[in-house]
Amino acid sequence: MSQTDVKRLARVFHALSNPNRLQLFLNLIDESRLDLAKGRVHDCFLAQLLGNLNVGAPTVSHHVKELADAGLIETQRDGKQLVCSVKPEVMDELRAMFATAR
Amino acid sequence: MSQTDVKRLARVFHALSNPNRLQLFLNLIDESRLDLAKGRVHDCFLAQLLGNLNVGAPTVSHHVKELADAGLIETQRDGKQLVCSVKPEVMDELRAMFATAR
DNA sequence: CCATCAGTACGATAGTTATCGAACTGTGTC
DNA sequence: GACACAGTTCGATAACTATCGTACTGATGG
Repeated sequence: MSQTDVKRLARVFHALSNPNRLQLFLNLIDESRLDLAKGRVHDCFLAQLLGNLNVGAPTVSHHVKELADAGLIETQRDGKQLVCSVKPEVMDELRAMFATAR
Repeated sequence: MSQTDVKRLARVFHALSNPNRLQLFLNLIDESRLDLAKGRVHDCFLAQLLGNLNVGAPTVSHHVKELADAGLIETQRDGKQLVCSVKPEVMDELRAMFATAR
């Protein structure tokens, strides 16, 4: 694995290394699954992802950007709201990494 | 997933969030695979794991402890050397997490 | 016993980050 | 236009961390 890849992967893990940010991401995954079960594309805006997290709006905004920068999620505006979705490519990569490891 | 689990998982990801530490871990995984192929238990001491990493011994020692604290690896002394091995349980957990995610 | 070798403990430092409050931007509604 | 709403930007601060040099410990070989 190239050094650049290692650095990129480290950024991904870094994005998941904060409890609140990880919870945010897990919430998004859950929403994603839920929506898939319903057979439609998910649209979860921030207030939804926040859930029972005890942090303010600026912090959430910061965390979302961090996840996006790491390439874990994608965001796009829909009117007033921000729509978040998991990026499948990175998930595949992570799955591969842990699949091959004993 | 319980809040405690989220915090523990975050610690795991934190342990992988530093490029040098991640490289160290990847080296260990590779060694592990190599040794499995040879049909014997692996014994990779620190100097081996270090590889082409450009950090001093104290830093490596610190990183190894960090990985161990996170529950990713196990260490044990063998004479002068420190033997490191990947902990399968955490790997399973991580695999599960990314397997279910779309 | 002495030297050497693998790793550790300690203290310092420079850099990073999580979180906040306050002020701001853009979008929809009346 | 005026207001509310969802999210952002900014600046500050307290906490954390990666890395280093130096000094130490414990095991091995002569």
